[in-house]
Formats: sequence, C-alpha cells, structure tokens
Amino acid sequence: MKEGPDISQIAALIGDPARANILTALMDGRALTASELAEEAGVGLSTASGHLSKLTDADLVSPRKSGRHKYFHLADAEVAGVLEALMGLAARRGATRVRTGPKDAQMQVARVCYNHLAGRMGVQMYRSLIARDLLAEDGEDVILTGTGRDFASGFGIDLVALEKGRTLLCRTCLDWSERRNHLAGSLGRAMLTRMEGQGWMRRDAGSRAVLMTPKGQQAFAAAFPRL
Amino acid sequence: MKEGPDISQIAALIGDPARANILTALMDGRALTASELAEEAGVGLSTASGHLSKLTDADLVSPRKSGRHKYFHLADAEVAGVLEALMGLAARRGATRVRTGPKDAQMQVARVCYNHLAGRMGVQMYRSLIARDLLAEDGEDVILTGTGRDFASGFGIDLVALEKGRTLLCRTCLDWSERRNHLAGSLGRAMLTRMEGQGWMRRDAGSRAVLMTPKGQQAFAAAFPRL
DNA sequence: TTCATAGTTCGACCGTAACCGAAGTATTGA
DNA sequence: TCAATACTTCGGTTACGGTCGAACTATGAA
Repeated sequence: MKEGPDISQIAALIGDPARANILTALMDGRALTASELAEEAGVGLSTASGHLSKLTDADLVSPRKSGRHKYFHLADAEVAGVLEALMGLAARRGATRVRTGPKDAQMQVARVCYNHLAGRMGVQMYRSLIARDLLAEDGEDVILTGTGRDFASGFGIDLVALEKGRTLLCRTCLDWSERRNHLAGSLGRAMLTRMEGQGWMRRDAGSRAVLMTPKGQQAFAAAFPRL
Repeated sequence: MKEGPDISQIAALIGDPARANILTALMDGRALTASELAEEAGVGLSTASGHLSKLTDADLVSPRKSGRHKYFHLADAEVAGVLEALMGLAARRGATRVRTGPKDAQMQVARVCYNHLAGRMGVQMYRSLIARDLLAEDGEDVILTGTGRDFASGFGIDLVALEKGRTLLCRTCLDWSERRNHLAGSLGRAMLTRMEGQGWMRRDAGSRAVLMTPKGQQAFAAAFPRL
C-alpha cells in the first residue's frame, strides 16, 4: 500500500518506555548487562530479557557474552544517530523528562554521544577543525586532510591503528541540543579517549555528562579555538 | 531516571502502523484530507480522525481548514528528516515492505522527499552544486554563494521572493537510499517546482516516484554534471 | 430550508503485548 | 560435586489502545 521501507516496526520498538530507557542508557556507548539495563528501565529482569531479545532481533542492539554475563551495546552509530534525532524532536515539543536536574545544564555543555564528544564542546571542536581545514566536508562524509593527519598525530592519536578497524575514521553526527554536526567515527572516539587520558575531562558517573577540569578548560580552548 | 528528552512518546506515535502509513503518505509534501489519509492508512474515517488529532497534538502534522475539508501536512522538515532517518534504519534491516513493486527501482532514481528532489538525482544535483562552489557547506548548514545566486536566478528562480518566506532558503536532508545529503529548504522546493514546470520531470500519480522525460534527462545532465 | 458531504465524538469490543513470578538452563566459583 | 549467580523461558494476568459503527456537528450545495 505504501512506498518505501516500513518504519512502524522499528518505531514501535523504540516506542515502549522500558525499551526507550534501555536504548537511552546505552547512548553513552558503554555495554551494560541485562540486569543493569533492567534496573535502568525500571522493570524486572525477565521483562528486560524479553525486551533485549526483541531489540537484538531488530539489530538495534548487539549482545556480547562474557562469562555468565551478557553485555549489550548499541548496534552501530546509525542507531545512535536516529535516537539523537528523535531526542531533537522530543526536546522541541517540550516533552523533556519531568526530572530536569542540575545535570541537564552540564549535558548541554559537554556529554558523551555513543562514544564521542557532543554538546557545545563537541560542536566547537568540530567547527574549529573544519575552519582550519583539518577536516573537510564532502556531502554527508567528512575527511581528514593532510594537515589534519599531522594535527591528529601531534595530538597523540595513532591513525594507522584506527584505520585498521572496521569503523569509518570520520563521521558526522547531528547534535540534538546544538543542532549542528559534531565529529563521530573512530577518530571522534579516539579524540575523546585521548582528552580523558590527558586529564582534560572526565565522565560523570551515572549520566552522560562530561565534566571539564580547569586544566582541560584552557587546553581545550587552545587546541580548538573559535574562529 | 534517564537523561535527555523522552523519545518513547514520539516513537510510539510513529510506531502504530496506521499512523506510520499516514506519515509516510505525507512525505511527498502534499496536504491530504482526513478521508484520503484514512484510505491510505487502511482504516475507517473515525479511526483516522483519532490518529490525526494525536499527531496534531504532538506537532508532527499540522491541520489547515479549507471549507468543509481539513487538510493535513507534515509539521516541518525536521519531522520529514526523522522519518527518512527511520526509513534508512528500516531499509538496512531488510524490513522493506512486502510489496516490492517496479516503482521501487524508480524511487531510488528520483523521488519527492517532503517537497524537494531526493534519490540519485537529488544527490547528484546537490553534489554538483557543491563541487562548483555554488553551494557551500558550513557544519549542518549550507549556504548559497554569490555565484550560486547568479546560477539560481539564471535557472529561473526568484530568490527575493523565497527569502521573504519563513522557511530557510537552504537546508540539507539525508537521503535514506543514497545515504548522502540532498538539498532541501525553500530553494530545494523551488528547484523541483521549476524543473517540473520546464517539463524535465513529472510526479508519478500515486507514489513518490519522479519520472524523467527524455528532454529532462539531457537538460538535467547538462545543468548538474557529475564532476 | 433541506439534503449531502466531511469530520468529530462516544461507547463498546477486542487483541496485543507488557508485566511478574516461578521454574529451567548455563556458567562460574568453592 | 554442589551452590550461587546470571539469564531465559513459560504461563497467567492485566491494561492499554486501536478499531468500528452510530450519533452528532459543521459546512456547502441545491
């Protein structure tokens, strides 16, 4: 009757509150166990198990067994992107969660999206890289330029190792709070990891917020100036 | 319990098959009456009316009264974008509709997305404009350059009139079949309208497919060469 | 004014799916 | 080998929401 792929199945999957909680909890890129996700979603273990097998069947999350634990993570960055897009819609309509805590402000400044940096800091980094021709946009794609490679290496990132992986080096991801692109892909991940390792920032336990250290404030501003 | 906006409500709204059919039917940018949408969705008029008021409450569609008819259209391009993104996910997982007709091939070549051109032709047009610096990307935004303005005017488009409207002149939209950007915004709409007016292409009645005329084939290739 | 068409609201019915607890399976550790 | 932990499966209950038809409202045409 209709044209194009059927979106109702996937949307219905995301549409259940418990499953939406599970997916949201996985947005920070970590892999969590079934029990942890049950806790996050506020349902019993057996219920969560059922949800997780549905999400797995639909390839929205992927399981990884480790001993008697079973860890789940988002299937790929595209899933994360769709979730962010939905958050953007939801935010517009004022459907924000009841509990609007102090963390929300910090989430706007800097947070983890899947496995890379998002929020104002994430967007600033991206725009700074573009403005200096270290990154170049090509349609939806974005590529690291020659000078960009030098910059990344100088930043302490092993590009050769990254390029051996299966995931794309550079990807854009639409930021739901800033409504602009930020950097995803294995490079985006590595940048965040590196900045954490350097003590510029650390993740807030129990939320997706990223907290800047005083040292990090300065270093970040120097490394990624607004132009 | 969770961070960020609540996505389950909106996703659940899209997750009902009847409502998903309604939204998909509106993806071509036209405004349809409640009766037409009931037909599209395969439900009774009273049922469709209920769905439409829910979609309206959530600001996914907007009503416009005209006499004793009530026309519905998608609320904005952001909604269309999210629907396209969901289609991208659904397509990947092979959840394509059972009825994979001959139109599907044509849909990949050229189709209407909201109100602008999508598919391979849409992407080709966008990339050609970018490559010739008629359009310039800036983060998620895209702007018409000076030479781009001349080009658009020469193409028969009244930019001054477009800029009086409330909708942004240039926007990017992610193509679910090509996975690349194509041009949206009021300029994207005007380009499609102009090409239809020139007899380059015409919409297929009853689907979102866009059919190229022989004359259009040549003219399009000349106007938007692959580079 | 009267009739026809478009859409909304209401009431009743029904099916699906979320939920829990209990029993069953697998893996680790003692 | 036995016990504890992590997860899955099953059965039964429940509730939410989609569905239709009928009655009602509003607009336009004759």
